[in-house]
Amino acid sequence: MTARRRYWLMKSEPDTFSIDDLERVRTEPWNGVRNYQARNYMRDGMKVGDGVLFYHSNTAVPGIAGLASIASAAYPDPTQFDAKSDYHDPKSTREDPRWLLVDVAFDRKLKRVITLDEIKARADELGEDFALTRRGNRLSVLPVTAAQWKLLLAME
DNA sequence: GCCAACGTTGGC
DNA sequence: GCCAACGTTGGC
Repeated sequence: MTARRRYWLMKSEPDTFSIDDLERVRTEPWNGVRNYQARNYMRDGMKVGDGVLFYHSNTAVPGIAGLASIASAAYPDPTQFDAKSDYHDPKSTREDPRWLLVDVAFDRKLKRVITLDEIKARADELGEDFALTRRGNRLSVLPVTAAQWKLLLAME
């Protein structure tokens, strides 16, 4: 029995790493996630080939800018062991790493950015389980249902 | 740059 | 185990 392909939304600040950066490098280790819920999604939920909505956050027009896919299983985020990295975690050990990441591969840019405003306008249809539009949401990696994926991409 | 939301830390 | 202090996220 084959597991159905799952879908995710992953946020990135375009000033740091944008969809154009991903297009250039093709595949990127998604380092720096330091939230347990987001880590658990990467560790327990993601499979190679899963679909990713690439979301630009903390920018003038936040929204979904492109499509990507999961390109690896979860493995330890090397930046947690690097004392010089902003993502260094002195409490994590190589024997028992606290933080994991997955590789994310470029698929395509959207023809246009699907803005957060537009997404909010469809909040009723997306449903209460859509974490992006839930109040106070700060999760940088979150699950998307097949129905939500379809609805969002139909807005392109 | 402001600030609300909220996860994490650490004293007790 | 509680909870105040603190730090970070991310929209605006």
